[in-house]
Amino acid sequence: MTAGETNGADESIDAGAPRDPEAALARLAGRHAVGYRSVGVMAYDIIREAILDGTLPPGHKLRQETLAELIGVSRLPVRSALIQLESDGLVEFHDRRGAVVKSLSVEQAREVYQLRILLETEALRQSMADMTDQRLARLRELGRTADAKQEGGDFVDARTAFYAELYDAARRPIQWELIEQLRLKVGRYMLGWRLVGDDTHHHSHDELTDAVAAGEVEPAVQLLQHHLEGVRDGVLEMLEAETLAQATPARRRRSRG
Amino acid sequence: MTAGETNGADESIDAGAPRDPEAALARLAGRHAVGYRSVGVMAYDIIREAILDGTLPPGHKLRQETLAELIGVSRLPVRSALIQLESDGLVEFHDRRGAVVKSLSVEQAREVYQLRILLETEALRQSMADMTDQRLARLRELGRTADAKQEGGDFVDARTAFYAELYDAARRPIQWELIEQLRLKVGRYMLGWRLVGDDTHHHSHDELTDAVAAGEVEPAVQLLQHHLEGVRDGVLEMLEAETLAQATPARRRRSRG
DNA sequence: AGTCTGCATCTTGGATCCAGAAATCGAGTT
DNA sequence: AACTCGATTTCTGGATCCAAGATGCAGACT
Repeated sequence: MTAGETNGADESIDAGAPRDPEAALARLAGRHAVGYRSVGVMAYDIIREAILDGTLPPGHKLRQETLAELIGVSRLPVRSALIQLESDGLVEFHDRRGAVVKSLSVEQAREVYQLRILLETEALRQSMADMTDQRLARLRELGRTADAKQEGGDFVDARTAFYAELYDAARRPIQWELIEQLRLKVGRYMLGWRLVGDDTHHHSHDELTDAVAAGEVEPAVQLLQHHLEGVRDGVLEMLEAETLAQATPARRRRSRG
Repeated sequence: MTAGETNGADESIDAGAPRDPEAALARLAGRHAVGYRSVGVMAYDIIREAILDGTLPPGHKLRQETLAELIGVSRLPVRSALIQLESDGLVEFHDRRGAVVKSLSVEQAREVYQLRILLETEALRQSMADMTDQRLARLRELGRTADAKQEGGDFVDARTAFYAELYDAARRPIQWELIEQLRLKVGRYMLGWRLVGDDTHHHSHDELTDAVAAGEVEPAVQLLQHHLEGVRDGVLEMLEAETLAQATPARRRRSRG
């Protein structure tokens, strides 16, 4: 139990990241410190959350030993976690050169939203065919929560819960799994989405719930589709800006200069 | 080479396996012996192929050490492979009790085909919008190959190549990835599919190519959908029979007559 | 005689250690 | 002074070793 401060945290690593990933990740690791059956899944959760909330930005090199030290485990569970994350499409292994946080191209993002629209509108149609008052009530509650949280770390979680209920995830586990995969790929880029989005979407969940409650399938589907397209446009905009920023040669720190 | 057959707890407990998984897997391992950059991906490929071709039937317990010995590596790459296969949905980890080959329930199979129809008909529509003569020619060739091979190990591979070309996988990598995931889940159950299927499907690929060549979108989509539904019915039938067969074997508890 | 509990054994999960490869840094040469 | 080649260093990937938990059997108790 070597919980606590890591002595090697102040080593001079070339800080190409905007913030300090090390400290933020150590904080994350602290939050996840206890209550896990195996440290492998703990490492998975920590790294995954770090990627999703932007602590580990796309392109960031994931050194196994650093991660292991920060989390407080050996390199082995970190490797397991990275393998899982590779299957999730969040990290990318370069043959013998380690893993990096996968970036999303504009084309990929566009394809993701195209697929999300296809899968989620279908899920909504199917779900509305079996709507119950109970689920509707839960949906109303979750939608209100999702609308309320327009930022913050659990912002994505609230929306996930809403859509899980909306699509009746329990009854279509595989479909929901696919949707989750897709949401995972773009979730990171929705963190600052509010900055470029306008107020149009602020009550979208509640509106959607209204349409669902009214049993109007096609209007609800249209609402959902337009919502997704709006988010897509915001994400694409941000992604293009980010791509341009990445293409711009960053300040190159020479150790001598 | 202590195979560990001393105790009564050896692999003969579940005698439900049709052939001897050990020998077949060893053969597979031999075929994959050389030409891999890392033994981890080799282990992954071997185990994956063994699951897909039925060598390791659903429900089979995957003991890490046995697999490691058969493949000829340590347990570590086997673990990596199993983790990846878990993400692929082919194996299932039971907390501290190891991994087993995941079985597919009838409901899951039904859902898979529902999703495949959704995703693949959409892929076909999109693909036909950008059809070229070159791809059409390749498609014709691949379809003929797929129709020719109605059995054997590369039976699935031939079909995969055909559909990859049909759906223009290169232009929609994520969509194709999802389709591949779904095909993976049911691929195992199509091995003996010809036994229950009739001759209706024998030229389906060529027919489909005809419709695609003619540029008739909706007829082609209908053809594809009906084909998938036909395969689905066959798989469901087989799955139900298998489920019954699995429920039947008398788990002989010590009950005195 | 049946059942419950405790012990032995087996198997997974994790940590430490070792080898191979790649990147980097430096020195030598042109 | 710049380019190239080589050696060092670092990092990944793999193997062996160790601990923890679960399973199964056997013995004792009711």
